[in-house]
Amino acid sequence: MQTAIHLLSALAEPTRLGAIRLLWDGREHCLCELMRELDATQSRMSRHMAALKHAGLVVDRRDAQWVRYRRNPHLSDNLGIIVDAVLASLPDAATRKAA
Amino acid sequence: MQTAIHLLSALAEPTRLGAIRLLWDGREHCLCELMRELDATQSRMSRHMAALKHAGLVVDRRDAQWVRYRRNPHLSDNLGIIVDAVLASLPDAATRKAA
DNA sequence: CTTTTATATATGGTAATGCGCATATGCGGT
DNA sequence: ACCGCATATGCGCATTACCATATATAAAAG
Repeated sequence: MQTAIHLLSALAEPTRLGAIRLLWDGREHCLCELMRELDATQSRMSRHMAALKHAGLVVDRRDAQWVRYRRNPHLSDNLGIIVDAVLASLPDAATRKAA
Repeated sequence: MQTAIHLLSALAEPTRLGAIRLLWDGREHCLCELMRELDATQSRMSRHMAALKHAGLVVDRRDAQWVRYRRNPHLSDNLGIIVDAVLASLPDAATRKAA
């Protein structure tokens, strides 16, 4: 129960949900890229990513100056299904790039 | 996006999630029953149910002194799938009655 | 060793959330 | 009309969440 609550709280914030959407392409993204895409300030983005990491949704890796975030490959199936369902519910406009 | 966030916030609270779990049996439950099952005070339970109603997850109906709550039958498929996935992730202990 | 770029964190302010308590309201029974 | 049960709501408080600003850390480059 506690686990599900933590996951839901982590997802229930626009910037964090946006980050999950971007990271769910399976690739790595550095903080600076997420900042740009989601139009977030540096400290905001950093804190939100720390929250997602703490919730076990993502993992990070130092690469020179950058910190690369990616989907946690060991995320349990139960929880992965929730994330997928949430992302599937988002309007396409959220998925398409501003372009 | 806004819709998903509202749903997630509504679910991200133990008493509310517990109520959803109980109501997802498809039947009606009065507030007093939910209070008892979830060990919540009257005002707490009432407010949480108001939140779930506002989020569109449940509907209510006056029946004499009681207010009967039930799953919103017009909940969109996208959102219903999320709720189902969340409930499926809960440990069995949460689903089984205290007996 | 200083500068630049990327990221994290400390600080302090504001707003949102959840709660208990008290009170109000709705409804049936007497 | 009054009482009692079920539910809703006003109020104040405590906790938490989110934010911007400023500063600290880390790594690469010159």
